[in-house]
Amino acid sequence: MQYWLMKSEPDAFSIDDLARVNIEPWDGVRNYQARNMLRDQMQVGDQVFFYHSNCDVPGIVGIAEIAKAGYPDDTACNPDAKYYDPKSTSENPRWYRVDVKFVRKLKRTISLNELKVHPALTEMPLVRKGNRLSVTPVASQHWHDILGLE
DNA sequence: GCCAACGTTGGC
DNA sequence: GCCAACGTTGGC
Repeated sequence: MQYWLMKSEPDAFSIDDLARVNIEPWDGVRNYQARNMLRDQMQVGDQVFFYHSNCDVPGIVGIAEIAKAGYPDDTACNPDAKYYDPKSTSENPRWYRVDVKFVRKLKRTISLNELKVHPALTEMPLVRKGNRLSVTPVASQHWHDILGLE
């Protein structure tokens, strides 16, 4: 089993939204590196840190798990969809998504600032400068270190 | 294949 | 709202 971190802007889709719907298709990812992880690596049962970005206190706010492994993101084929991509077709899909299932909220937000100053977490992609990937792998040691902060 | 221009992400 | 850091696009 692997661990991941997925970013979401709480104004668009928050951990409370996930708690309400329980399972959410994680579509709209239009970055090849992230796509490759969605398509090739994520497996049912993998654990996910749910991260709030672009908000007052960016940080990890909850835990989710992969409920369905990578499958084509057909919102790319819909001309009315926000992330429409005319180069993606249902016969030859360019973009993929997974389904994410709510597990629980953390007791408190573990802020980006805390993660940055934690000596054991300096190698985390998330805290490295300029990282913009919306999906990143989390080393199992890091996963447990972070949960220890809760 | 290079690289300037442009768009996006996301912390601050 | 600003801007640094990237990724993508397209002319050449």
